[in-house]
Amino acid sequence: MTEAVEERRLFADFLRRRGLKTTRERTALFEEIFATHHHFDADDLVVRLRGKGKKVSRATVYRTLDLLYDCGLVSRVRLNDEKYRYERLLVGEHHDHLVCTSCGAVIEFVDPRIEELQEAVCKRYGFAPATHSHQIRGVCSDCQAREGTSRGASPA
Amino acid sequence: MTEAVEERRLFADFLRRRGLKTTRERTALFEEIFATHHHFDADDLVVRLRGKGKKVSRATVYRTLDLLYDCGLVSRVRLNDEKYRYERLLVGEHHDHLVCTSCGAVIEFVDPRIEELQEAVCKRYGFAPATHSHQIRGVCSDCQAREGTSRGASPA
DNA sequence: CTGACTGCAAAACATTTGCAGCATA
DNA sequence: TATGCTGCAAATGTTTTGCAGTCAG
Repeated sequence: MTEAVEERRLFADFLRRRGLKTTRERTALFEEIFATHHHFDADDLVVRLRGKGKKVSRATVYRTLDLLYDCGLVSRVRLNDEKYRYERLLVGEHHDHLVCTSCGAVIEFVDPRIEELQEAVCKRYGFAPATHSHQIRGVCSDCQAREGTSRGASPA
Repeated sequence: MTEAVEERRLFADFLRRRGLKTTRERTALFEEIFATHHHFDADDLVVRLRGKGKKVSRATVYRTLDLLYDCGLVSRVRLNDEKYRYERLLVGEHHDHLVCTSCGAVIEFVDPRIEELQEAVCKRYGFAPATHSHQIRGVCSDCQAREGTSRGASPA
């Protein structure tokens, strides 16, 4: 088993809350997904599990990925090609920032899709990424309200 | 006609360089695409052109979009759903940076998909973006080569 | 004239869905 | 024991491709 304790509980709670069942297949898929950091597609899971003697149908894989996606445990992206790419999402992962130039407020945001596209950019240039910083400056919703709806800030 | 003068020339040159022909269909598609800023899918183009009495088959639309994509005049993205979304790309649009921590080299990159996702993030928070800065730090391909293939930099 | 282009219809592919039997709570 | 679940195979929807006729250079 992996050490993704918090995530496992999150999934269990999610299922319970929705009146869904914790089946052998769902558990196997969860464990397989949280066993690595890498991106994968639906078929990868079928193959990986089959390799371990656990049989799961493609249909179930898709259905389970939908659940994990719904409860925020995996990201689902169309990289730029044919099929969906998935990635497990740990609770409390890295985030970027929205910075308000008016009141200085900082809003944290995460967008796994942006992260992925960054990786794609790096790949395109043969660049080995170590860290990144990504800030968007503008006016937060509170300040917009305070200042009336005037001052239409236009995107960069 | 649009005022996308430079882009039109770019496309013409691209075709010439590849020994391809400037056909009625390709011209019509180019003009239609550069007539607006909006995203569209392959079918939108078929419909829009048909509405103007110009008939183009879906196959030709896909084939032409591939050409425009190859010469950098349109971006092609799977937003996060079913089909490809396209967007015209003007020459000289904004870019972000890859910064090499080893030799200090700066590589400019543009990724309209990242820009889009940024806007989506802002919308999500009711944030009015003005500017952004986005830098990825790591090791450029030259330095990687210079240092041997060791030092596996792991993404942030 | 020639080689590239187009439209059509069929093919290819990933994902979704209906259904009958199975397993979890 | 009752629902929800699974696997299968068929369906769906987008993009691609083979082919025969057409057109740009």
